[in-house]
Amino acid sequence: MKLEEKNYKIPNCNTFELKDIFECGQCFRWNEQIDGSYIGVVKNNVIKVKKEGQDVTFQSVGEDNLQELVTNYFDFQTDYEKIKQTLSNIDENMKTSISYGKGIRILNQDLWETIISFIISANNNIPRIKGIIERISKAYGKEIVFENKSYYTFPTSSELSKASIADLRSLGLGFRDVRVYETTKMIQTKQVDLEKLKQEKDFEVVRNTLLTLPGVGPKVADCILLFSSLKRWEAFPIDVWVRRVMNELYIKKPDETKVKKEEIQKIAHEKFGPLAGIAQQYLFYWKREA
DNA sequence: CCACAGGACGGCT
DNA sequence: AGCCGTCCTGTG
Repeated sequence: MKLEEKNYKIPNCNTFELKDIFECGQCFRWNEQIDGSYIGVVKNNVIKVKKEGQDVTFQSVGEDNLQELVTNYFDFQTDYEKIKQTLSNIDENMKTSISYGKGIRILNQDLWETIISFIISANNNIPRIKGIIERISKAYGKEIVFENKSYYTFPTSSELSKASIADLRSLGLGFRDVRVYETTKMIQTKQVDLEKLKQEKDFEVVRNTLLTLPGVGPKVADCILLFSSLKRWEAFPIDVWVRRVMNELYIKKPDETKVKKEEIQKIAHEKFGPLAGIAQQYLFYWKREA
């Protein structure tokens, strides 16, 4: 099947910087091109994003209507100027971090893909995580050709369930092979039903359900809540970097003090309320890049 | 050779 | 309930 190429353009796009969006640690399938644009795979589409002046252009091949896809995935229904305004008023740290990552947007990524991606992220670094996800997609996803190059969709749970533990190990997952294997089974058999989970309103119920999946601990669960279409901005993932930032800026104690996660969570919610997760992203990106 | 990288898990106190 | 060693792999 030959897929038609599509185009879409958004003019005067102020809160949208490619680097801020794609390098802030929320996604793994976007790669910078020589011309500064980024190419990524979203659902069954390959998308190329470019920013020229204040205009953002999208090109794609794939199943979906590009405008609808982009609007949802890049969260254009959300007013980030307003969010930045609200957070900037909290304190100087937020003001500084926001001016640093002014083009960040929290993506609405596919829930299933986000679960597997962040299980793989455990005790791992970004280049290797990206490589593993790339190899999984190539082995079990579907090919899409874009500008004479092959790209691969992230496999569905049904597609990935064809992989044995040994298959996963050979793709470089290391000790995460069993975790991905078992979580895939649980989701594919609807022991954990992701469609039902999306309907669930109660934050703790959703979080506790995610925590039943092998390989999903507190940090991974919060990443899934924040970076997937679950879209829970109150989730506040705490990794070593966020711990460092919070210790330095708000707790004002040396890092080796080992303040409890629950304590950090509490402080975050007192400070940032329901926007804690977004605040975390600005702080994290600022301190990690700087 | 060892430390470390954006954690989770199981066994031990 | 909390602490701590271990888990695969690549890089410095």
